[in-house]
Amino acid sequence: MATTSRSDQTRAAILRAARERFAAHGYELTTIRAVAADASIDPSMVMRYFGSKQGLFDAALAAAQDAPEVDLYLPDLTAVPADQLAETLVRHFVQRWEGDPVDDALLVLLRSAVTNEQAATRMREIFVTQVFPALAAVLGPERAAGVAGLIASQLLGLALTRYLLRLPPVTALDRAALIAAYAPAVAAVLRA
Amino acid sequence: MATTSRSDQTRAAILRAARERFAAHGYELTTIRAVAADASIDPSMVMRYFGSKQGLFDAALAAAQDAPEVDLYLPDLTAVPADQLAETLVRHFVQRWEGDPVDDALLVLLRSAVTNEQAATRMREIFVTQVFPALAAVLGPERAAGVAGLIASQLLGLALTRYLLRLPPVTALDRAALIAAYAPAVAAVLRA
DNA sequence: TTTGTTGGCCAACGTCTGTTGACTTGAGGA
DNA sequence: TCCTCAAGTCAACAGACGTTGGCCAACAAA
Repeated sequence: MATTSRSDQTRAAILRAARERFAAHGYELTTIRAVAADASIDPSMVMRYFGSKQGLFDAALAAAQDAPEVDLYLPDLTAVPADQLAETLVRHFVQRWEGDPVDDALLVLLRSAVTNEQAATRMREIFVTQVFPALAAVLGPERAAGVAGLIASQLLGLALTRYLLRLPPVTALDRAALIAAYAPAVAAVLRA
Repeated sequence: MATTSRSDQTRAAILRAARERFAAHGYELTTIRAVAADASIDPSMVMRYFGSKQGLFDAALAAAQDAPEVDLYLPDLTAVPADQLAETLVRHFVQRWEGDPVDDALLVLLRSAVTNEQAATRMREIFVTQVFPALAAVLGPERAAGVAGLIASQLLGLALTRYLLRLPPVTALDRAALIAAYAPAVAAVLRA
């Protein structure tokens, strides 16, 4: 536990501003100048701390991932009864997006992955190293292989329409209704 | 049917180049200079023809929508038996993305809507004026109101993971397998 | 008190962006 | 044949971008 030196504080301020900007506008529309202004610092300091814009983006993503890795994107599913698997998945996913504090790592990543190939690559990595293994642990690797991608499609589709595009009929549902309505669809894929 | 004058030809060349660029890279990363180069024309001509970059984007979207409006985003569903509704929806959607010629209007729109608020607004308009009515015609307005948003989540999630993020397990499925695996999930939402 | 290091600011670079206006070309009607 | 007007080129603008390097102030070690 190092004492938070002065540089650590501004470093953290830059990171916080960067996460907000990247989450709200994506990689390309986020400028180092704007991040620096949010952090009340000179743009050149951002370069000193993070090397480049891409370095800042990487750091902003990594900063949200310093929690224990296990239940990062999916919780431990082996303890969940099979008939509650789908609902658990949807609930966990929605809580990640709407929890307190809201975890903006996925928002950062998704908003940028659509137009930035590096971010898309990182998203694929997360799928392979985290989402797929969690499902494989409970479904077995061969069933998970056929199913995990379609689960991801459904959950990311939810995120896309509810948090990025903000389609009115999707944002209108409260959390409980959303989970109740969407879980059967996820369950249908799990049965395949 | 006016004779295709010289200006119509270059106008069409610009539009074609613009659609490809917008579809591949989204609004912000597409530059007028690059579009002009693809069309072998001076950048200033793009401005003469379309007024501004936003005007070019609007025209690129509208150009893909001059087909008869009825089955633009969804076909006529009233003739489809209830038990084939889900599969029809998924098949139609996948064919729109992978047909010959591939219809890049949705790709243009989706890639940009994630970071560009004007594109997102247009996407919401399309949902309200085209996707929702098609479902309401067969489900009735009150059931469609609760269901259409979740259908959109599922189908757009498919497009997101298969065509934009290119998640390997989703791109690996061939068209028939994809439709067969995903239709039950859509059916589950329709039953709600 | 001097010295070295750290955190920070300022000014500028080269490049790219959307956009504008003036100039040139070429074909078709009078 | 000349004239006109549309189609197209060229050069430049003002601003924003990522990035760089030099300079300054404060503070701790010597």
